[in-house]
Amino acid sequence: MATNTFLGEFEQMVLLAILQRGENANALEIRRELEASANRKVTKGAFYTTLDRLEKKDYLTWEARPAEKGRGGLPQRHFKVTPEGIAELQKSRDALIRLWRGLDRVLES
Amino acid sequence: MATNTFLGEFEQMVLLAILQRGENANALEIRRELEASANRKVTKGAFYTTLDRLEKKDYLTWEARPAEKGRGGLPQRHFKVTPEGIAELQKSRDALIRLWRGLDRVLES
DNA sequence: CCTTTCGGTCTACAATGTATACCATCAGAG
DNA sequence: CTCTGATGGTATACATTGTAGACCGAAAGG
Repeated sequence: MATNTFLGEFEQMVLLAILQRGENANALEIRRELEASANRKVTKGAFYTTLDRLEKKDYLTWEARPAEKGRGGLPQRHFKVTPEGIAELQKSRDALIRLWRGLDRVLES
Repeated sequence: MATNTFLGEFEQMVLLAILQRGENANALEIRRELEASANRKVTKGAFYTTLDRLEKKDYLTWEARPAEKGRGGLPQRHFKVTPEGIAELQKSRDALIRLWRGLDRVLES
């Protein structure tokens, strides 16, 4: 795989949303986080496709959790970002922080 | 064309690099900024293609400047981010800042 | 001349982003 | 029991972005 691969912007947001939800990172919560923080409508297709691709690149993993909730008896997927995923997030973040430097006047408000 | 369009991650970096270079935002300088800040190799094809697309979306404009430099007598393109471009950058930045919130321990190192 | 550098264009293809149509399971209404 | 509405997913297809590489002309420098 290309050593020089970068996270797409949506991929990045999905990973961050998973981190934000931590122990509660199931599909529903992650979507809510995205819609709230990124102010962005997320369809199921877009969402699960991206999740699958991130898994294939080893940036996330998941495990099935028996639904403790009275609601549906269905197990839920609980997502986690891998160390590789974290490393990618750091790379993107570092680059952006450097590029934003000094532009506060322009980019704020 | 989606009404809900977002800046790609490379597009975003190109716009930021233009802002960083300000009055010196010609092709060479912008590429240097990208390679330095994003630590990323940028081929001409990738670079100009992205520039063209950003122009088509009205996120940047440019004007030809007679080369005042003794170097080549060639005019240079001087790039500028439009207000629309700035607005997009702000949107992305706001979303990321919200998504990074509280994750410093994880994302710093 | 010849070579290198700057500054670009064109073409093609890979990777990401996104919507829509389906599907199965379970809970509750009737 | 049957119908219906979540919940949670999958499959498919297509649009948008990301990226490389070949090719081009002008001019500087040896």
